[in-house]
Amino acid sequence: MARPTEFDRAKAVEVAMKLFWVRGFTATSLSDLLEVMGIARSSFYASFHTKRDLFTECLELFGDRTLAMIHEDTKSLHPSALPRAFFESTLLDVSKRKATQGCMMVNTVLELADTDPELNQLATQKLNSIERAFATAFSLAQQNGELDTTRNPKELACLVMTINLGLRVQSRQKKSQKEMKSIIENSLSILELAA
Amino acid sequence: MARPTEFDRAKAVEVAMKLFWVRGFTATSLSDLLEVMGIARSSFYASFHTKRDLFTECLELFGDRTLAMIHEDTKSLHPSALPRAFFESTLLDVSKRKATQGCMMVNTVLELADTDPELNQLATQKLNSIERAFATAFSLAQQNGELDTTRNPKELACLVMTINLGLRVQSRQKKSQKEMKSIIENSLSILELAA
DNA sequence: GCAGTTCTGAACCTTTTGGTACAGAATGCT
DNA sequence: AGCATTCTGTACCAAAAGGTTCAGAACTGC
Repeated sequence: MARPTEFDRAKAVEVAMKLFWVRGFTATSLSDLLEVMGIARSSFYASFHTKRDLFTECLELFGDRTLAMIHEDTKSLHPSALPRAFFESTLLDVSKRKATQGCMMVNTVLELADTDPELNQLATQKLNSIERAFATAFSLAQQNGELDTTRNPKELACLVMTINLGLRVQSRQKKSQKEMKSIIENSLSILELAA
Repeated sequence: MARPTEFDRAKAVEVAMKLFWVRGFTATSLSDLLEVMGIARSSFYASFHTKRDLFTECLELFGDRTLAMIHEDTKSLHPSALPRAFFESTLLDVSKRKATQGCMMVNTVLELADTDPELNQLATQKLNSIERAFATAFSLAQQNGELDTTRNPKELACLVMTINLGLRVQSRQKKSQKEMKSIIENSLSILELAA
């Protein structure tokens, strides 16, 4: 029909996500985005409409990808090993750069809590689905007798999430990998999920 | 000698802090500040130099005030009751507005982690002094036999801080006071400091 | 009341922001 | 090859950002 788009849309969203992830929404200017995405201003506008729309897309991508990771782990791991797997794969078994970027949803909640309720809510929803994924896994495990039933699944998932959020904040401070490892170990120990 | 400053400097810093606290650094414009502080542009410049300098001052104030609160509690409370007192007094026994603003240090770390390392470090330092205050209290209590010694004071304080950071993130989401209360209760329970 | 000092308000400046308009180049289909 | 279509780069825009300047008002001490 007509001339096709020259740039790879998926790749462009990918690099945009990385930039939003590390710098946040406001501190990432349109010019910054255009540079890393390697596209012109008008192409950006045609494909992504506004900076905020692109951010939303990136946030969805990040959230869905994280959730998919957990669902994947659910298939192969014992539910009690899920938190450990999640913490280690996102905070330890990654480049130093990635390890200090925190979680894009958490970053968003903290940056935009009172200035953009809509984006805050989107980030919160994504975090809630992650919490639900943990709860579901714990619940099934308790039904199969694979997990002790002293604490109910929802509460347990909520605790895991509280600690997870704490870890994401710490990852954006200058904590070394060694410190992070120790914090994770202690956290799993009080959750009685250290196994 | 000469004409005195018309506005109350302390009061001005106070309202500025409240605004920075809820909106963050970037989202708070100079005009916003001037309006709530009730002063003119040039007076601002004369008294506070730059927006960033004022932010630093507010952050110091917030941090010192939080630390003072904990030191105060240390005098009258059993060390094992410190975390509960801190969580409740800052997250439950306050107006809804204050309860959903999180902690200014945490907000700062998340907003400016990679765009202003200096402010990130300042916020981190303040958080570290709070963690140290907990550690010191726990350590003394263990020496007096008032706290069981299965976990060392520093690790315990670090766990309290991890959960604290998690709670501050949750407070910036739309969690109700009821939810927060439940999360706090469960957190204290796994810390074995529920007493 | 006068002198010296210091604060205040308004006007102004530069830079950067996100977003738009449009001419022309590049493509696919007939 | 020619045509309709759609992408791209340049130039442009208004608004808002943080910061600066300076004339004049207001106060203190004598």
